[in-house]
Order: sequence, then C-alpha cells, then structure tokens
Amino acid sequence: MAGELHAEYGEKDGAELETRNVRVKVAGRMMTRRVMGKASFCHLQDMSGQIQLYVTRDALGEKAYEDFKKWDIGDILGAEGTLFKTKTGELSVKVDGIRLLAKSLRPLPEKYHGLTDTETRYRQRYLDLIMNEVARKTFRVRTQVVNYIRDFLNLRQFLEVETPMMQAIPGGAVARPFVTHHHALDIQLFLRIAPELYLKRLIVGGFERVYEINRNFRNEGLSTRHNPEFTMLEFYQAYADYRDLMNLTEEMFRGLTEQVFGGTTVTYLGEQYDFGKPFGRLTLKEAVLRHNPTFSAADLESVEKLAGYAKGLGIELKPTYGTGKLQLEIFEKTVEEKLKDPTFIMAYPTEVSPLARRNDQDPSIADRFELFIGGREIANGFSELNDAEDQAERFRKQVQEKEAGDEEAMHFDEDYVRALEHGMPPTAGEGIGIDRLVMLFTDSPSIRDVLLFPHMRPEK
RNA sequence: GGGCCGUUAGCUCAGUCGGUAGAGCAGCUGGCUUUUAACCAGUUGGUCGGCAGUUCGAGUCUGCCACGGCCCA
Repeated sequence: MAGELHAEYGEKDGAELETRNVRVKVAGRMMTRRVMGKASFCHLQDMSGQIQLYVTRDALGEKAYEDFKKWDIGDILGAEGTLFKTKTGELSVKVDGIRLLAKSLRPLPEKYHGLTDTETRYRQRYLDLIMNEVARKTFRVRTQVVNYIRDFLNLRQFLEVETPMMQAIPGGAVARPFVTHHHALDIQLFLRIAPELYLKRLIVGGFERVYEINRNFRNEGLSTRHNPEFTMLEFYQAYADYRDLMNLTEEMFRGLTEQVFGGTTVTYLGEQYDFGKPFGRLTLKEAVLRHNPTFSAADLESVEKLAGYAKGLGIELKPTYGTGKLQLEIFEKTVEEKLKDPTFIMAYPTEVSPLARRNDQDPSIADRFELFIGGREIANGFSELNDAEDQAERFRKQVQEKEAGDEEAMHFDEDYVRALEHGMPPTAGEGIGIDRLVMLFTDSPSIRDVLLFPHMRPEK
C-alpha cells in the first residue's frame, strides 16, 4: 500500500533506491494525470494514501502506453515497477506493467476545489471519501474512538452484548419511537429507543458488567445534533454507584483524548477544552443558582416561583410540571450551553429520572449525573433503581402522563418489574452518545459529518 | 413548524439595468520523455431546481412548490 511505501522508503535517497532496485506492486484509483507525450505521471490513491507513478512508452511498449493514455482520472489501476525518486524528491514507481482493473464511467469532481457541496457530500458519501481527506480522517477517528472505548471496557471485565432492536415495549428513555409490524406474529413492534431495560435484565441474570454499542432510533426531527438513528454506548456495573461511574468516565475521556490527540487538549469550533484537569462537579440546583443570580435556594422549591420564572424565560409550561421538571427546564434554558469545560451536573430531580435510584437523604433527587462538554450533553448516568415496587410506581406515573397526552412518556414494562422482583444488585449505569462524542473529537459542527450515511429526504 | 440564504455545464463558480448563457477544471483532437492546480493550440458540453405569472422579451422581476444549509421552536 502507498502509505507503507512512504513509511519504509520515503526517507531513502535516490541513489540508495537505485542500487536496491526495489520492486513493488500497487493498486488504487487514479486521482491525477499529467501526460507529456511519451512519458506520464499520475497518482494512485488507496486506503493508506497516494503514490506517484512514472509511466513511459519505453518501459511499457507502444500498445500498453497508448491504452494508458486513454484511461481516465477515476479509473482503478494496478501497476508494478521499481521505486525511485523524482528530481523533486518524490517517492515514485517507475512502472513496467500496468492494468486497468475497473473503469470509472462518471468523471470525478474537479481536482482543485474538490467536492464541497454539502448535499452531495452527504448523499454520495463515496465521492466525499474519494475526494476529501478530512472526511476520511473523521471516520477513521470515529472507529478509533469506538475501539478505544471497547478496549477500555473489555480491560475492566465488561462483557459486550447485543439486545433487541425490535421491542414490543419501547423503554429505557423518554422519546417517541418508530413503529413497525411483525406479520407472522401479527403484533406491533417498536424500534428501540434505548437498550437500558434489557441490559439491566442481564445484571439481574448475573452478568455484572455489561455494555452495548449500537443504534437507537427516535422519531424526532432532524438537526445538526439529531439523526433519527444514532449510536449509543450503554454500560452497567453492579456493586458500583454513580460516583464510581463519574470517575470511570473521567478516566475514559482523558485516555481517549490522549489516544486520539496525543494530549489532553481538544479544540472544538474554535474553543479549547482541557481534559487533563479534574472535571467540574456541581449539583443541578447549584448550577441553576449560579447562572440565575436573582433566584434563591428557597425559590427552587416553589412551583409558583419556578413556573413564573420559567414563563419569563419563554419556556412553554404544562400543568403537570412539578418542581423537578421546572428546575430541569430552567437548567436547560439558562445553564446547559454555558458548561464548556467538561462538567458533571449531579442530583437530578427524581421526577425527571424515572429509572434512577432515589438519594438516601433526599428522595426528591436521584443519584444521577450528566456530563456536559462544549455546552452539550455527552453522557447520562445514575445509580439504578432496583426497588421493584418503587419502579412499578414510577411506571404508573409515566402511564398517567402518556394518557394525559405525552407521547414521549414511558410504557409500563411488567416483565422488567418482574425481573427486579428477583433482585438486582446495586448497580450504576451510563449512556454516552457516540456521535456527539465523535463530533467533539473531529471538530465537526454537524452530526451529519460523523455519520457515513446521514438521513436525508429522498431526492425525488 | 417559523425566519434567512442557496440551487446556472460532470465539479468549482461568474452572469451588470430584463435584451443571443460564460470561465477554470474535467472530457474530446493534436503536440510534448522528471511532471505534480503540468504546459501549448484547438474543441464539445446547458430543461439556468420545477410550475405558473408579469413583459415585445425572464438565468435576472413576482407567486407557489421541491431539495439543501444556517438560525429559532
């Protein structure tokens, strides 16, 4: 491959290459071509990079050279010959055999400006990958990130598992699902919005450390941060609590930056984030008070005060909202985007955390955290609710909200409650949005930049 | 869902006041044995996103629609 040749011979000088007479075979797509009568140069591109070919009539013969001149940029060629350096010092192959392996019937985008039209880049990703090094780099980093996370968890005795993508009861998150139908069973099925309830069934089953990296589907609008299908990591560790996971997350992210960047500084959209220093940690209420100086701690416990304040912020309110939901709404409106450096927000209201364990001292809050970086939610974790009766009660509350018209509220999952009745050890679990994480690590402004085939409206 | 911007040759883009649609690259023909945005000469290529309207005349003005981008919800 081209990259290997540059790595091995790029530093050698021309005289040394000539005496060693290194024979090589290369294959790839012809990206450039410069014909000068009886001799030509072109570049072949493969997965590892590019290598220049020097193609001459003298080395190939009249017939083969005439054929070569008819081939187009974009064609896929195989060539063999010996390595040498041109007078400008570029490692090249002096070709004595060349073949057309696949014909390109359509012209490639223009070589200088390349392909910049965003719509074409997303719809015809193959062209984007052929033309843009930045796109190739982005998807390599994506794989690197996922590989690192797998290694990190595998090393700590987590077991990677796969749980149903098609579920009769969509659970584990607050979101509107996609609906489909199973003909043979004649039942309605939902594409999963989260794997959470299945992974915790595995904890009940004795797999005390499990994780899954896979797709979730949510029937929502599209934006620079939302795609209907997206990739989540969820992991669960028995005999751990949410604080253990905060520490684990911090360690994982710090290691990840070192792996991807060789340091702990991440630049995203022109701003720098330091993953080397300890991540910030404060409770949701502390965060709200800090960014809303006119608001007092007592106000945070008053529905009237909260609702009045929220209304002033232009937040749309529903009569079912309690203090917890109102606190969260105010937090999202006034604090979230300001959390630039990695920051854990802790102690979420139980009201908005239907699967999380209540705090032992204050049952109105849950032992839960979210991690924010660059003003965006990256991770969500908590000590899991393992009290079957409390869980049944919270499902009932969700069903009431669903009946009141909230399409995103949860269903009652009887089998999940039954599993909890068999006893689930104290467990902490966490979800990390892989796409948003990759956006951060590839300096991508849109989620579409980190999805190989983002969802688009059909062309016609 | 709302607002703003965009859509002209395969690609990247011009197009003045409403008056016969242009350039570079790619393609095609010819020349050129160390080029690299190769070069030189010649040349082909258009449902100007779609449909209506105004006008003697619309790429250009107006309306509606489609797709995309950004911002907001």
